[in-house]
Amino acid sequence: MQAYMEGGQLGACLPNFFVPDHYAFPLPLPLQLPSQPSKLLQMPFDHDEAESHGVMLSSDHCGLYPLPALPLGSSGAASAACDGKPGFIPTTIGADEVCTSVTKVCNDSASTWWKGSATMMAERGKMKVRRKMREPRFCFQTRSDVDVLDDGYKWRKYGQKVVKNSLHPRSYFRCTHSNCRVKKRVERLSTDCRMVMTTYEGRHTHSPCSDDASSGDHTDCFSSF
DNA sequence: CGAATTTGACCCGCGC
DNA sequence: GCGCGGGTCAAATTCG
Repeated sequence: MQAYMEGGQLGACLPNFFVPDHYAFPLPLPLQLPSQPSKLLQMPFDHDEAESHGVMLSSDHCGLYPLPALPLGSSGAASAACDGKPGFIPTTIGADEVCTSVTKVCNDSASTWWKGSATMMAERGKMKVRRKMREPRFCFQTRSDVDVLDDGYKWRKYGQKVVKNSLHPRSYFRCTHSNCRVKKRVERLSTDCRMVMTTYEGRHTHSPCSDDASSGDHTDCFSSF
């Protein structure tokens, strides 16, 4: 059920990285970790699967761990995933927290979210209109000294909020590219301030080259995300 | 001076 | 129905 990656970019960097078969490839989104330049995070991201699955990766000194795909809105599956893969849980985070996070990712896909800002501006002061959330999203955690990982895209921070049961504020970012509504949330784990949880939502409609020419080597991978 | 960030307020969903 | 919590807006502020 799991494929062990060997060779290639990821295999070379993360020899202990296991990926479920259906996440296998393409692996479109490598993330460069500023604090760990020798490591690359690959984002398993199948477009069909993404519509109904949350993906969670964890990276610490022990390696990078992807969470098996979970059925939409299935908290039970999330729990099962945690129960079934005790090894997945990093020592720096509690099992309950991980399961909660994954479940939320899945459930959010079935909830709603705000329309674009233009529409919202027009609707503001009256009744706001929402549409079904269908943006694919996934989250991963990594050990990093910096909150914002350099993934090749340019982000603008649009909010920050202290969330309950967390010692650290959660930051909200939006891709600065026009017509690209990808968002990401970044927060440090209260259980380990060195661990950063990053959640991406949506797909980029452009390549990172348009924002940052220095990451052009990953154009094809990024544009497929 | 324009772009980016900060931050308080607002809105909605959800649980009780 | 009410309160809480998460997500977003937008004015104010800071930065380059």
